[in-house]
Amino acid sequence: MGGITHVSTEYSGSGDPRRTIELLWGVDGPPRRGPKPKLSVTDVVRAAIKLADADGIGGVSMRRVADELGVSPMSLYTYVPSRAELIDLMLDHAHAELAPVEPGTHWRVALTEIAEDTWRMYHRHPWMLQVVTGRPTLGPHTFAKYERELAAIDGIGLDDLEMDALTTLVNGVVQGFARGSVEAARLVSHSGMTDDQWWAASAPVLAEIPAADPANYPLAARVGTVAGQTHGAAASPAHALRFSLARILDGIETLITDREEHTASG
Amino acid sequence: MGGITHVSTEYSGSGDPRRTIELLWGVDGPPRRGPKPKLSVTDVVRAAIKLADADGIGGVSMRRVADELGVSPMSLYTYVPSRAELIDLMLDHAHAELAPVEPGTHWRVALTEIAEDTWRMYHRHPWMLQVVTGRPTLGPHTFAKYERELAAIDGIGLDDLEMDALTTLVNGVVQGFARGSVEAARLVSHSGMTDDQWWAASAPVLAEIPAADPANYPLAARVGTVAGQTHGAAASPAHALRFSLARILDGIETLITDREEHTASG
DNA sequence: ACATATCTCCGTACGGTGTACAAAAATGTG
DNA sequence: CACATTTTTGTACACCGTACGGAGATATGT
Repeated sequence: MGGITHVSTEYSGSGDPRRTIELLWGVDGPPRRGPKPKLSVTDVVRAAIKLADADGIGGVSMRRVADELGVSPMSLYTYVPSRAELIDLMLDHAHAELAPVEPGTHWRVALTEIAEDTWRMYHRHPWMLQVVTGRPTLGPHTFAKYERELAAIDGIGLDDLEMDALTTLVNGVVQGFARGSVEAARLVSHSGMTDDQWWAASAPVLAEIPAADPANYPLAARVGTVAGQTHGAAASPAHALRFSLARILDGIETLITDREEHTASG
Repeated sequence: MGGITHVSTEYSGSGDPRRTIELLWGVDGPPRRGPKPKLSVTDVVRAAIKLADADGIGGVSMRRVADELGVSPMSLYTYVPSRAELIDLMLDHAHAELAPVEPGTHWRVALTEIAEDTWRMYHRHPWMLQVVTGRPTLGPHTFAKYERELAAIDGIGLDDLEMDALTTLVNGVVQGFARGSVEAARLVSHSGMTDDQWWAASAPVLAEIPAADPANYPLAARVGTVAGQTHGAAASPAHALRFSLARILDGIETLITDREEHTASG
């Protein structure tokens, strides 16, 4: 409800492509003059991730990261051009945690494994869901992730564009459900109200409002009640993801087999 | 790259369920004493949406909304408990724009229409994609949207839980692709760099980095190039959405028909 | 050895945010 | 007309990202 229910996003400034890419790939132009840096870029990124894991992306302020490292806020800017670039680095860094897939795994299994691995990553680092990347991060681990996803579905009968679309779709779906799951957990800990309690508090209020009569929303009332009860169970979003993924993979299978039949007969 | 590439999210405070629901449904307990309000809640919501349409959710600060209305910032707090609740109200208000579906429409067509209508809504109000709602907004138009989605797939052979899962899936996918589409547009206008230009600036830098050798990411290099060229085309995310939606609906169809065969034979 | 160029680090400052608090002004009721 | 109630507002606080400029450390050129 209201405030605690949502999270809003804010824009961030721009940055130099060259510098960001170099940071992502760890290219340190060897500086000769000047004092030796107390820290490394990785130190900064790790401290930021630690804060983000604990308090969300909003907990990552330059001042707090600096505090964490025992350094003044402004000195961070020698390692990182701005907070925005820092977040890019955090993202790529976190993607390093994703595990490779056993080669030769059937594509359905492989894609499901990847989805669940990603799902777990988002639960370890919920702040990743609070960041919307416009253009892809051109970092090594983000590349590796993409490569793995494509490898999982290579040669199953999709063209390049469809392969890209499928990875986008799966990633989007995982992200969507993970957001739901993570957000639910956050709300519980943040508001001290479980879903049940929240609903118990809201339902009577709603019942007092004539326009909100269930008769006006018959399906929503019926399905929402059933779904609401299930959502209370902790395992629900994971189950919903599995269901959704299974449908998607079925749909892909249909596409592939239809196409095979078509080319066989034509 | 870096900064301009992404958008981060921030948490917001909590709120009283009762008050928020009353605001959503327009229940104004008639106040007797005191000066007459200069504004209505709707005035505030409309002004906020106007700002958000123009400058994103970050453009909606209490000070700016107040300016827009010719009122002092703090006076807004008599209409709305906090910025967080205001955003809830904005969301529900915007959902009022969604059109109903002709009754009797085949479920595939209906769901596709809904998806595209929602897609257009997100393009009119990109800020809606910058807000992550944890628990559902209990407002009239959000209810209506849910009801319409369920009506579209009522009686096609899914149980209540599956119906809920399907609407969640479709909404998630539309949201995901819309985010991509909208974000791409924002980046272009915000950075003055088209995707082509951005890639043209980034590719050479990447080429200088040994570890980023395409040989290390063969599929990513091949598919990414093809996909990148297509993404340049403005219509691409819409096409990707149609592709994805078609796969999902195929998957649902598989589920339904398998089930029919099963019950017919068992 | 020494001057110098270059780098890291940091203190200060600016303009922005949401909103708590309390006073002031306006309106209806007794 | 007094009083209760409500709206409106000004001020203030703690926080944010980061521009700017100075101070100190270090390796290079001579």
